[in-house]
Amino acid sequence: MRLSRYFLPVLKEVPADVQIVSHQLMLRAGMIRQEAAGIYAWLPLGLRVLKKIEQIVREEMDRAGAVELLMPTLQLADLWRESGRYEAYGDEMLRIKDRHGRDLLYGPTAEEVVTDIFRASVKSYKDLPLNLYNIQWKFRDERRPRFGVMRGREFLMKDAYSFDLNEADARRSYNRMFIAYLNTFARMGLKAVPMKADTGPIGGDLSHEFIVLAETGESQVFCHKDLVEMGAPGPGVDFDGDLQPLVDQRTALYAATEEMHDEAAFGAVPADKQLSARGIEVGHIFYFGEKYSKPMKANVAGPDGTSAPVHMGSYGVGVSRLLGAIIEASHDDNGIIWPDAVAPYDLGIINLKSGDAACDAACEKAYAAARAAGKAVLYDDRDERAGAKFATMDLIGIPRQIVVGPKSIAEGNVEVKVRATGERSVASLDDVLAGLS
RNA sequence: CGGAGUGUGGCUCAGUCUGGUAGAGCACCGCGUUCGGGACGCGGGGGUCGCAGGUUCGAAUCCUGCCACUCCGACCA
Repeated sequence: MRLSRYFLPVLKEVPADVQIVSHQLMLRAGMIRQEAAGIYAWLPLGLRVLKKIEQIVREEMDRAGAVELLMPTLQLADLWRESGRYEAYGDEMLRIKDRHGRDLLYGPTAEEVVTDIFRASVKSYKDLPLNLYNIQWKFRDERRPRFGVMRGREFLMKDAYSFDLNEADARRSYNRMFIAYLNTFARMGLKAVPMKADTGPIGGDLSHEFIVLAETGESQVFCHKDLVEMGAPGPGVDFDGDLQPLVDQRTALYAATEEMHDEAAFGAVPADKQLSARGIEVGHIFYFGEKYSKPMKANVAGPDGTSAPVHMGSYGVGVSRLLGAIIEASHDDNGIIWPDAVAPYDLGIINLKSGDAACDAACEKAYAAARAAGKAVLYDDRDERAGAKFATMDLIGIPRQIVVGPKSIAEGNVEVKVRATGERSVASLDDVLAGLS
């Protein structure tokens, strides 16, 4: 993409009361624009990152055996009356009437809809286990939206729902999501720690939140320090095999959110391993058994021929929130430092003197070569001052930048800059381009 | 939902207390000088001051109501 033809409304100033660094940087980098409290338009650069994060989530869900579908944003109130949640959910649910006066709602989650889909088609244990997920916009009318996309009212969520014949099988499904989440967050460069969590209005008795530690996090959390650096099992995991040992390894050490905190148990952790910190919740998984299948009559026949409510779990990832979490975890005074896997562009090309024949020619050559090598390239061909170009590339966090200026290109050289380290080196343009593929 | 604030060109803000025909910086347009880490000079365009009502000769400014947004707290798959 040529920057001269792109839409990248970077800002030099943001409102004084925007305190969270990720929110500031997303506004300054021209990624989002607020349209109403907790409601944002995703500008081109922000959308690119959102899509990359979404795709990583999708790939890891698929790898774990989940099946993607897409459920509507608008749901029928009648379904929620069946589960008993229509009245219980409160003012956080955005309620709407259609022209016929029928009650609709903008979905804050989709247990009811997915259960309705499931019960219409699945009647036998032979079709289990099943895990259906979608990545869809949700709306929760938060009393106090804040921190940009970290707590918006409208947000993009991946929500998965598992269906199993019994609790033992359901726990295996739960474990698959547990491991898939570790892998998902690790791919984005995040250290997410699974912690015992409260189940809240969704209900159930087994639940973990995945927490990214950050000073600006909204949750107070307590855990054993070793969990932070434990890492993820990686893509080689056999999701058809027994995942319990991997899960046990990560649940044996103490880790809990404030609601589930047990001071005595925490005190048993060696003092130098006790970590009390703030965290951002990026994922939340639940096993809740028959909570929805029973009232909604989602029954399946077992091997003995008798029908019983299916056992369910649900598994959420805050896709749009992840942008904020990643920026909180990875930035410096100059701007965002995107991990390679989620960077909006792989490579930046800075033409220090647009209009100079040698610079233009070298940049065009680099631009063509990089695209031919399959790289996503952002080429700053604007008639702008060098400082503005450097500042923009750093602000939006392009991982590697090729800098073409009249002095060095006269000798066939360019500067290569690494955003994360600030390291700069000089090399011949041809060598740099040869190294792209 | 309780408390506290803020709404003035595209952005960040001053002006409001003490009423008198709307400002700055940035951004934008033109010309010129510059140009290897967010340049400078000169000129220019752009705002019914959140909305409605009231007071007044006169309202961005005072009064009333409403709306929106923000911050602290409570709340929060």
